[in-house]
Amino acid sequence: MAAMRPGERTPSSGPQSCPATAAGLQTDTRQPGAEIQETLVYMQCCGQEAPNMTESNGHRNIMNMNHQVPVFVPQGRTEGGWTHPSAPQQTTTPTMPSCPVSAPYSFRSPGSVEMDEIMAAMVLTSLSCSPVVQNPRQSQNDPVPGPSSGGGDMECGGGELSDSGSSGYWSWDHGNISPAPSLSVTEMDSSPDEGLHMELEQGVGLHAAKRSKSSFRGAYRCLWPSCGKVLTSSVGMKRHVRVLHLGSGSEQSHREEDFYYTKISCEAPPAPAPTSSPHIPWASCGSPPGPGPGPGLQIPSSTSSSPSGSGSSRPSSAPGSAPGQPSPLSKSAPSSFWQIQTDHLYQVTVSCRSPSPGCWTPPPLTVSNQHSHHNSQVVRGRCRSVSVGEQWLQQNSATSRLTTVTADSPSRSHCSFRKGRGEAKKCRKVYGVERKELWCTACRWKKACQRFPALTSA
DNA sequence: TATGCCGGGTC
DNA sequence: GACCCGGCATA
Repeated sequence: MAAMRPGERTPSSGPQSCPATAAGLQTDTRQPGAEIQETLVYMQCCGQEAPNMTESNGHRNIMNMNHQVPVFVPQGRTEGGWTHPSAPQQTTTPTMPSCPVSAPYSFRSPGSVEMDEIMAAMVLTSLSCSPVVQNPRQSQNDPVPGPSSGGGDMECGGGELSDSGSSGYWSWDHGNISPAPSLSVTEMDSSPDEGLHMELEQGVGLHAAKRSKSSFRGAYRCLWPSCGKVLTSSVGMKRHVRVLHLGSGSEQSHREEDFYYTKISCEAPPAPAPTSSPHIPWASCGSPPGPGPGPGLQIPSSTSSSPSGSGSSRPSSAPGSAPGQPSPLSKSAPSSFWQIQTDHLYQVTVSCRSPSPGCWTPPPLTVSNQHSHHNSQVVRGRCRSVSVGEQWLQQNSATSRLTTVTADSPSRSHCSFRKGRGEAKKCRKVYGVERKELWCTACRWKKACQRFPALTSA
């Protein structure tokens, strides 16, 4: 694959399908002499760009990249995702042009080809600053694979420069991930400066790319045995690992950092994670993006350090590596907090009302409503644009259901947790149509019944 | 077909 | 935000 040429890109077959690669290739009409270098470049571009472009589905790409195995990611999920069309755009970004930049080196004598390669690698590395690139390290478990071996330099060398990229621009991220804010504030400090470097190097184009990335949120989690620190900046994380765990030192350690932290990302709404995790609905989150996932997902995270939950579930990566999983971020506690709140809320609601439906009165509801509403916003993330009232209503019913449902597909279905009829006593059923005035407001409005939340007997 | 409730509209 | 309802999914 290394030898792949511009024209060679096969549409469907993944390996080479890296759009970025294609783009980069276009520009190449260089002398044969520089072939080696070019090859290198192509690979690089492929690895780097692809992920960038696919921020949303990045997890997969990243993972793959890690092993340097070009993988074709089915574009099934397009949430925030990219579609072919987008690919072209990317190509236009300065990033690609950068490839050619390395060209000059290629003119060197054959004898210095190696040098060229290295330089090219470095250049690429610097260009690859995108956080996504970092991801590769996710497979900390098997560091051996591609990265270090093939062009070890690239991987790490860029480390310092590159990763920071993400750091500086996360503000919005935090916004989405409510729990995170405090997360890496400290770390953030360090990253920004480096982020600047990146910018300079990458140029506006990348900038744009980043923007597009905006849909991607992630964080870096220290995998060191008892650490588990989470930072939004890879640079910060590296530093953290290097200083606290590896002991600031040789280059060796410099490289190893990568293996001691993993990137955890919370997909924004799209929260794909089609692969391994059923959460990210929201992702998101999303998200909290972790939102959707609420209960189910959070459990693992809530215990934070106990990787058991997410970690175990994760295929290759380390504990909590779960890409796109909100939990990591939420580790800080919020997640659990939500969980509790939600449950609590639910319980309260139930306990207060179910006992005497007849006595129940709307007013109380309103009170709890507000609370629940609050929760709902946080937990559920954004499934759809919902009126406040709806949100909490959904929350009430949804939360309970969520526990069993465990967040399904991020797709639309994710938002609609309909429980089968008869799972709960709905006002209509209890009071009958004739006594509609006894119905809870939600029922009257044809909303999810709040008085008899679906307790899914199952 | 009845029911539950989502999604969206109106006030 | 409260209220209402069309329309879909499900039993």
